[in-house]
Amino acid sequence: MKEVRTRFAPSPTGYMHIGNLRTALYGYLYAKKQGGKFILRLEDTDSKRYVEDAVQIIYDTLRDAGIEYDEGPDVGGEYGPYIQSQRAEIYQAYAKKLVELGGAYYCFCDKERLESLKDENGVGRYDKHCLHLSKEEVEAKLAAGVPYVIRQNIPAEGSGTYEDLVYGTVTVDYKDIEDGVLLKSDGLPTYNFANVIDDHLMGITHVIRGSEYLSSTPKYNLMYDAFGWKRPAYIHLPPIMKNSHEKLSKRNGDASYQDLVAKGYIKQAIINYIALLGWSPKSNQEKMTLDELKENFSLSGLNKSPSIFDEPKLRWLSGEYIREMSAEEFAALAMPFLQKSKAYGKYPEEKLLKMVQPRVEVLEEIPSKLDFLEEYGPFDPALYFNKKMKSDAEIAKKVLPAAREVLAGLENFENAALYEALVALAQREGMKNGQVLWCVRIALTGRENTPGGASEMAELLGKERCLQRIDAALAALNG
RNA sequence: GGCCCCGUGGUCAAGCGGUCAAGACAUCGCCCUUUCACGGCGGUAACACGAGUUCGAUUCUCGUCGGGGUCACCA
Repeated sequence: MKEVRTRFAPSPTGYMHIGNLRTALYGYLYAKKQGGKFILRLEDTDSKRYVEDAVQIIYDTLRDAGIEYDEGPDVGGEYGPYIQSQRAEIYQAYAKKLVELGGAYYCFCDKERLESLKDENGVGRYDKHCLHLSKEEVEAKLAAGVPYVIRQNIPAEGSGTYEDLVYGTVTVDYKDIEDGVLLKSDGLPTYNFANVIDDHLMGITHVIRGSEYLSSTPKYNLMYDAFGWKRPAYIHLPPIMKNSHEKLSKRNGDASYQDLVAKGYIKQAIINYIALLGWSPKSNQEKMTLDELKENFSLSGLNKSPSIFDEPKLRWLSGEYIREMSAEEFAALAMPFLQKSKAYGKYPEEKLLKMVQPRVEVLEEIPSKLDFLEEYGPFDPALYFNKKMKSDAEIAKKVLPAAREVLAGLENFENAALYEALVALAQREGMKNGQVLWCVRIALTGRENTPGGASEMAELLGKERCLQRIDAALAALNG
């Protein structure tokens, strides 16, 4: 059997959208699963839409996400060039050949005539006017330098059918397809033409793309047939939606891959999550590395209905990845975010990191989880109240002075020692552990919730700050 | 509007004629616990609707409704 070759063919018009990335991912996964090749090709035939950094963003995103292409503009390959704007002569030659084969024809109609074909709603189809030009007339106009395009000659009757690997049999009547432009007057091909020529020339066996091409695929097949080429297998993918009726798009300000990374979602989690949008593994295991995805990917798991991008689930997955990281891995990723916290530089880094690792799902949450350390100030004494701990402000008044004494006399200011000392205090006073622990933690932080208990907070703050804060808390209570 | 496609809980998503209709996220409750988080356990929650076909339909067919896509010298 022939080697599987898939391709990702983005148009460099801006950022990498989640949907595009998923298309690339599936193409990559499928090729790798089959032991084949994955190719990157740039479809930049629309000079008007070209965006400067877009090409670099495509390279960077793919690389960053771990999606490696075997052939492409910046890595080479034997089917290059992989940038369509550099293949103009190729398309022109094939366009002429298609004209000879009867699959296309020259069209000299000007904009006005084309406009006149449309009704008041701007809807109207080309009427094959130039198809009926004689060979001599065409030669004459060509020789006279009349601007032209080459149009595909769609049969007036009949229909085209193909088997999509996810959608099944798709049929479209030829009468519903227009004689589209294949070669523009600027000499560059339209997508409709370039993708067919390139996919064939580059040996693409499986075309994986968005479902927006579902109903235009029959016209591509017409070209494959006219040239006598083997049609590729088609795998159309349902869109990723923002909600039930809007597609996810950068234009609407929806998150792109780089936006998500910037927020601190773990890359593997993003890839893992988007793999799950529209595809489901045979097993119930959802958390998978890229390698595991490669191993488990199969077309039969592809879904044909649109899926909505659900950030909460991405968050969860991201959190799963964070929790399983080593302290070193986490530190490397978390540092830029930690530096944005008010607590940065004022407390031991490792302690801060250790405290936060099991409590964040997205790295950008780090500052807000730690800032409170530097925001200590007057607080509502009602915080001392906790039903389950059987604690309140009155208890605090009794606990705090004693706790201060204990802390002040403590040599070893480490979590375990602190905990032991505080619990011993509770015993001595005939109180519940929680009464002491709760009051101390509140006095130390002024917060109902903190990323650690009383002893952990005390260790982090250090003896000096602990004593200061307890004094302040006591003063407020008695004042 | 024509044509193409889609329709299982709030979301993702198994299912492929006979199931008490999986699982995950979210949500709610309980447990664990020095608060929170983590972790453990459990609950609420779905086959869009209507006709067929069939002994039997979430699964097959048709229609309705709903949604998406496409009708460019954009991809």
